[in-house]
Formats: sequence, structure tokens, C-alpha cells
Amino acid sequence: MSGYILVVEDETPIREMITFVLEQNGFNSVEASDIKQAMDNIVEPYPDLILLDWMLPGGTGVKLAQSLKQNEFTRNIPIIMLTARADEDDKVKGLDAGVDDYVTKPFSPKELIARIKAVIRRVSPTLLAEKVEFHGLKLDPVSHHVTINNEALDLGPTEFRLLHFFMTHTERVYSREQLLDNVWGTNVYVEDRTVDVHIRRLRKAISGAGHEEFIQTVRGAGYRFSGKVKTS
Amino acid sequence: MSGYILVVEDETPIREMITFVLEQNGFNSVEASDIKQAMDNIVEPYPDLILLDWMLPGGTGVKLAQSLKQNEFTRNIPIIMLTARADEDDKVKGLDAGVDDYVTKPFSPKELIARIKAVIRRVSPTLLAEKVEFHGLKLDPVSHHVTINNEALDLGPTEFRLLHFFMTHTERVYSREQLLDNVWGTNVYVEDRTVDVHIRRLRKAISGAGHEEFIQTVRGAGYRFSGKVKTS
DNA sequence: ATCGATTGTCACAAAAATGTCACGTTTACG
DNA sequence: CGTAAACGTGACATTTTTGTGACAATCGAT
Repeated sequence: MSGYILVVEDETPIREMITFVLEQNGFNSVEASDIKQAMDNIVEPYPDLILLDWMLPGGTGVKLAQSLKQNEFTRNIPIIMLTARADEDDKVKGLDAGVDDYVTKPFSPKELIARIKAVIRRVSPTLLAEKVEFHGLKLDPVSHHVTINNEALDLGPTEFRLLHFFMTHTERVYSREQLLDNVWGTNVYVEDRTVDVHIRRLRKAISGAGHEEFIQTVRGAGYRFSGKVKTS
Repeated sequence: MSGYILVVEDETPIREMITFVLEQNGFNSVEASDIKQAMDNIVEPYPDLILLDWMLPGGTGVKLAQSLKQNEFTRNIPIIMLTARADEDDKVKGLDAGVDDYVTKPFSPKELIARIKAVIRRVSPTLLAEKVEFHGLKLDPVSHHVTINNEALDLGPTEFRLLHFFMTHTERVYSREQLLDNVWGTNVYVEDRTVDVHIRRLRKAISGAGHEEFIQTVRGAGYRFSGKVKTS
């Protein structure tokens, strides 16, 4: 992840537990124990998400949420409220304030992470996408940049998705049908051989920069993305 | 910051300490040691905020606050009261007078600045927005001025917001929908292709000043703001 | 009301990407 | 070897996506 998550929670043990969980799961985090500290941290670069305690000294979290959602610069920062109460009325209020989701204390780390990812996935899916690197090949789903030994590659959308799939599924043979399902999508009717053509285009783009053969043909079975060169 | 903060405080050492702190933190300030001086300074251009001592010779600060809050021209100037007393009754009085916040003497510079920022952020967030610079492009969210290599650009409001968003979110691909959410606002119904048109206008404005291509098209994905120039 | 600036939408042009085919090449296997 | 199947490759028509100019509606300041 490139950005960070702001944790606004006055109870220090809980706050620290949360940040611990976040960092265990690869999120950066910044802590705030009250509204004031929170406001001081809601500046550029804005957090990717805010975990906001319901009850805060010096004002409720709901008010902060409301004011953030009314400000044009902060309006789009997703907010997850932390509440000890499963109070239905309060939830309604919070949702009116534009809050994106709720987590009721006590919660399990697993649940918290799941909620966070769900919200981020809804708001900005690419944030969860991670850079992939493989033998000098680099692919960044966020910027859509692909480089081989720091030299830029120009790929079409399909080649990009195909390469992304291969780079996250290496050393394994995939049939044309499997590739169609995973890259083109299920229930799409295209000829099997179309895969060949795109493999061809991808190979051209990669080795066009003069490099080894990443995509190997497995006769009668499909294709395999691998660092090892086929000797046969 | 474009404007200034008016400091109304009769005790010279404290007043000077405050203005020192303010200027250290990038705020302009004007000093007043009594009500009369204060009134003389509350004219156009109005201060962005007033720091008002509770006890002033020739009248209490509360009265000044009240009269300011009753005047249609000065009503919206945020006021922070400086008080030596943590007296609850006084606070209530002050808040009744429409005062925006309190700072109890003695206070730390950090606290003062934080309170000021919090109030300004609440009242007029754009005042705190920071200038953005990127490869010779400069954007000032406060004055809405944009320059490229010190040459002024003329942008419409939407182009301005779009550019601001891009300059604070570089090297990342955003889909048309994401741009609509972030620049136009959520739940606004506008055609996807409208983004294209504004991209076009923004590109025209930027490169109209004869410069490189900041906004890159990522086919099938959206647009990306980047310093790197696409070669192919 | 009037003028200019701004904005969203459309229609068309331009560009890029895609899927398919035809044909050449390689491989497996008798 | 010879043959058939599997795969590579270039070309091409079609479709999809994006660029661009024009235009009417809207908004704000006179």
C-alpha cells in the first residue's frame, strides 16, 4: 500500500492494538487520540481510510465524520466507525453522516481487516493491488506501468491483464480455456486460438526489448510463465 | 496563507510571543493591544481569524466578540478566546457569544497552532490547503492560481479541481468513474465521456503553454498524471 | 434581462485494440 | 521419412476506445 490509515481512538490500548493489527497486515497507520489530533493529521497527503471511534473526548466521532464528508477535499476519504454499541439508531445516524462501514467492538483482527479491505475495494480497488516483480519484469497495477529492466513496455489492456495473471501465477501450466476464464472472463466466447495470438503479442512486447523467454509453450497443454528457460 | 490573524492581547510579552509563534508557522499576523486598536484593524481586508484576550482594558473581550458576531460583515470571522481561567461559566458565556474555540493560558505553541488550524479547517478549509508543485507546475488552492514555469494558466473551476486532484494523486491510473467521484463528487450523474472532454480542456490549457504531456491516457483503464513522458 | 464564462453532451474523426483467419513452421509418432 | 496435429505468425476487418470540435443549457455578475 502506498498511503496510510488514520486511527482515531482515545483508548490507548485499543488504539495500539489496532495499529498493530494494521501493520501486521501491511497497512501503514497514523494514530490520533482525539479530534484535534485527528484534524491535524487529515491534511495532505490524505489518509486512504479513517478508522474513527464513536465516542471521542471533545466531540463525537460522528461530528468529525460529518464535517469531513462536507469538505470537498476530504469528502472521498472512506470512514469506518468503531463503536461499542450495536445501537441501531446510532448506526443510522452514522450512515447519514456518510460513513462507509461499521465495526462493533469488540472485533477480531480478521473482521477488522476484512471490513477495511471491503471498503477500500469498493472505493478504490487499485489501492489493494500490489506491485509484482519477476526476474527483472515489473508490473504496477496502480500506475499500469510495466517495465523490463527499467525499460518501459507498451501493452494493450488484454496483454496487460494476461501478463498480470501470469506474473501472479508463475511456474504453472494453464490451458487456453483456463486463460480465457481468468483473463478474458467467464462466459465470454472467443476462439481458443485467440489466446495464441495474444501470447504472441505479449512475447513480442517482452522480448521486443530483447530478453529471455518468459512464456513457454507446453505442447498439448497450454502455456506456462516461468523464469527457467525450457531446455527440452 | 493569503490573509492574516489578528491578535488582540494587552500584555505585550504574550502578544509578541503569540505573533512569533504564528509567524513561525506560516501565518501572517497583526497585533492590537486594546479594543480600539482591534476595531481599527477589523476592516477590509478582514482577518481570517481573531485571537482575542479575555481580559482587555476598556472592555472585555467577550463584548467585542459579541459585537463582531452581530455584525453581518464580521460575523463569519472565527474567534478564538485566550483566557487564563478555565472557568466553565466564562466558557459558556464565550460560546454564547459565538466564539469558535478556547485556549487556556498558559498554552503551548503546538496547542495554539493546532486549535487555530482546527478552527480554520472547520470554517474555511481551503485556507489551509497547501500549494502543490509538480515538475514546474504550481497550483495554489487558496488563490486558485496555477502557473507553469511561472506562466499563468487560465482554468475553469472544474479543470482546476481536476488538476488539483491529479497533482495530489500522481503516478496512478484513475478510471473515469473514479475521477467523477473525486472531482465532481459522489452521486453526481454525469456521463463518463465528460471526463474526456475536461481532460482535453486541461491538456489544452497546460500544453497550450507549450510543455510536456502530464496527463497520459491508459487505454481501457483511464488517465494518469505523471512526470514521465510516455515514449512509444 | 444580458453578456460572457463554464459545463455537459453529442456527433464524428482518429486511433488503438481485438478476434479471426490463412498459411508457414514445428513437433510427435507411426 | 511422412503425416497430422499443434503451434507461430502476419495480415485484416471489425469493434472498441479515445480525441476533438461544436452547441445548447446553465450560472454569475453586471
